[in-house]
Amino acid sequence: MAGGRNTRRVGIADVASMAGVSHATVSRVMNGNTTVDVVIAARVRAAAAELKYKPNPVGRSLALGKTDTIGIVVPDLSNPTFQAILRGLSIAAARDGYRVLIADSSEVSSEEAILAGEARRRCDGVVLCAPRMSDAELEELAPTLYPLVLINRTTESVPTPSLVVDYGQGIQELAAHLVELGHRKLAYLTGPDRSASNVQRLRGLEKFTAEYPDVELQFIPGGNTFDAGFESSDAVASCGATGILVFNDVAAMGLLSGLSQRGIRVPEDLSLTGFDDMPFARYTMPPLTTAAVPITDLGDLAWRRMREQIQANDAASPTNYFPPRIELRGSTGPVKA
Amino acid sequence: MAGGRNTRRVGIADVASMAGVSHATVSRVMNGNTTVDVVIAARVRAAAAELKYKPNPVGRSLALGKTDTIGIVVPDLSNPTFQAILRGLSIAAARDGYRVLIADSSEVSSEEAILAGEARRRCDGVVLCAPRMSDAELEELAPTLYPLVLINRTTESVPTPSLVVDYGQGIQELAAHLVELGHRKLAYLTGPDRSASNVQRLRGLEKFTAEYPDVELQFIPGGNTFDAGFESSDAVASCGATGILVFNDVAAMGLLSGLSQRGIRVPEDLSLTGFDDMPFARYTMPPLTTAAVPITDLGDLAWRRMREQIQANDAASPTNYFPPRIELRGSTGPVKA
DNA sequence: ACATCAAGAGAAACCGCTTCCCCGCGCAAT
DNA sequence: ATTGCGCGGGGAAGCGGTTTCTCTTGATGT
Repeated sequence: MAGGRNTRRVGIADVASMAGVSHATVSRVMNGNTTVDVVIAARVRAAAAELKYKPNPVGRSLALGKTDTIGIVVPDLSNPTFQAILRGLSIAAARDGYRVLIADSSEVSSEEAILAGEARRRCDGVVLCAPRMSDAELEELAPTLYPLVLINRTTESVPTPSLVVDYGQGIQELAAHLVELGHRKLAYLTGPDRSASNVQRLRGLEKFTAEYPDVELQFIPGGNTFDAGFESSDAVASCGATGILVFNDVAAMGLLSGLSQRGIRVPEDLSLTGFDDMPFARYTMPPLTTAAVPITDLGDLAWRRMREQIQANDAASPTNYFPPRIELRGSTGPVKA
Repeated sequence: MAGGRNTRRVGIADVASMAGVSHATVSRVMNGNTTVDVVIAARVRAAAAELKYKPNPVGRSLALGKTDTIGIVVPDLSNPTFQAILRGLSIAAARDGYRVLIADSSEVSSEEAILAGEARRRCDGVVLCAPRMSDAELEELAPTLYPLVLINRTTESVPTPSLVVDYGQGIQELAAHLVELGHRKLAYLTGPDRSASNVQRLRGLEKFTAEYPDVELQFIPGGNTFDAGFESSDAVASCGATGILVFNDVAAMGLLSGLSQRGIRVPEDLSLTGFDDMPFARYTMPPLTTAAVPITDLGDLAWRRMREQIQANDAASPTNYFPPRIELRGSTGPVKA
């Protein structure tokens, strides 16, 4: 009653009968098929406009075998990294008339495969962020997901486009920056043990120590939260290092706060680097030297790789490594004389 | 070739022929219809398992007239508020087996109606965040979207469940808090002119001045960005007010930074409040007194309202007002003697 | 032993759209 | 005038399921 809620949606048949043509012709007109007489086409369009007819996407999808939708599986939507990827992906896909269906696995890795499969069945392709999934499971899953783009993962046996941020490279450059400033005693405030990106940073630091054998590097257990950084400030203050590489910006901000409470000045007494270049990294006091990961671009490129596969049916694009861009700011400075 | 990419997806017909039954029977089994002989059902299930058959959701959707998907239209995915709503919505919907399709209107209000309409056609319902859309357009659009939940908007003529954050109430409480601390000269650093939530704050402040006629309140043009807050610091410093209500946390952080550069101490010289309680509000120096909006809950409730409509076909749930919760922190203090 | 009935499974219609196939018609060529 | 051809549009067959309808079959009651 209120607003005509019960009036059945208008379908192609309604337009057809109003325009006095077959529904096949309506379909042709709606799809811009030029083999329709212009006067009839105009009549159909008029009828469609009058009835406010819009083709039912589900019917179209079934007939065409495509949904114009891609899925993205993320482990945690509250993580800014995935938010940015989602955003880049969504905007890029929208430009080409595609929509994005989201699936949040809530960090439950056993859900990831199921969600990805479900998403794939509803969508024309899947972007998969599954940091916790085992390599074996990923290898097995990948072929069934075919139009697939991986984020921060790669597959051995199956050629799948993959976008990985080179965390190792980033942390190496940050460490090298500290060395340039004269620091010879460094410390790395680690991230979560099980985090793949923490492992990559550790590998990068291995390379770093190989390159700079005279630089001392110690490891201090940390975390990926503000509080973890804050609580590490004692350990950091007493470790003797003058240059601190922190797992990420959030923890670095916590550490910054803890150090300032202890009267330790940054960068006069201690130099500090973060990682991620989150929006507020430039607004801390002092502003955080960090490694910027162009994650929105990453979402954008994820779509481009997806589109290549959907359009060309060609999966042969290689892994893209994203080198972070070092942002030099106020939290690092020359070592104290 | 690699991985059997060209093998057509297995359909209900494949299972049917493998199990030696009609596809109708397969459908019955897949949907748990009990009118199927147990031994046949077992045979069908075995065949389905062996072929790894999963019903095609598009076919199901067409037949059932439902997609088990809801859409959400947001003006800007990079806004933490909408990210939180999206997250709450997505998780709540997932618990009931529903997925979420996102549509980012990129702040283009003319897109909002189109995106909402498109989303509605693909989904069983739409959650609409359209702060910029005109009331008239919203009233016209709402009935066509029927299972619809509005965020921070209401409709007059159409009864539509609506979740609105009571920004006016929040800013009133913050202002009252400043008055309690002895402040008699307040200033409101405004948000974007066209923003509906800014207007609501202004209305709240009107009520406030009516209640506290002896308190002076002036308005300073601001914005919703860090830089806008930063650049307002001169105007704020010279305005004579001792208590500053800032449009939101981001701008407040910018202002905080600008004031500190000018040697103005918070809260000793000036008290400052934000709005939103974003994750870092508690970590600024000093920590920001602000109004917390339970936005993830809001996403959760949005789903509940949506489910009510989908299940019961009942739209009669009223508008829910969310009163913000005031977080007293270090950025506000007694007025200087 | 025959009629009645319920259970179970297949045939077919349907959801809304796209597209292939084919036919009728008008025009040009012979 | 007849044939050939191309164009435009209608009919119908899918796409992959669900569900109604109908028919078969075996069991039950008398």
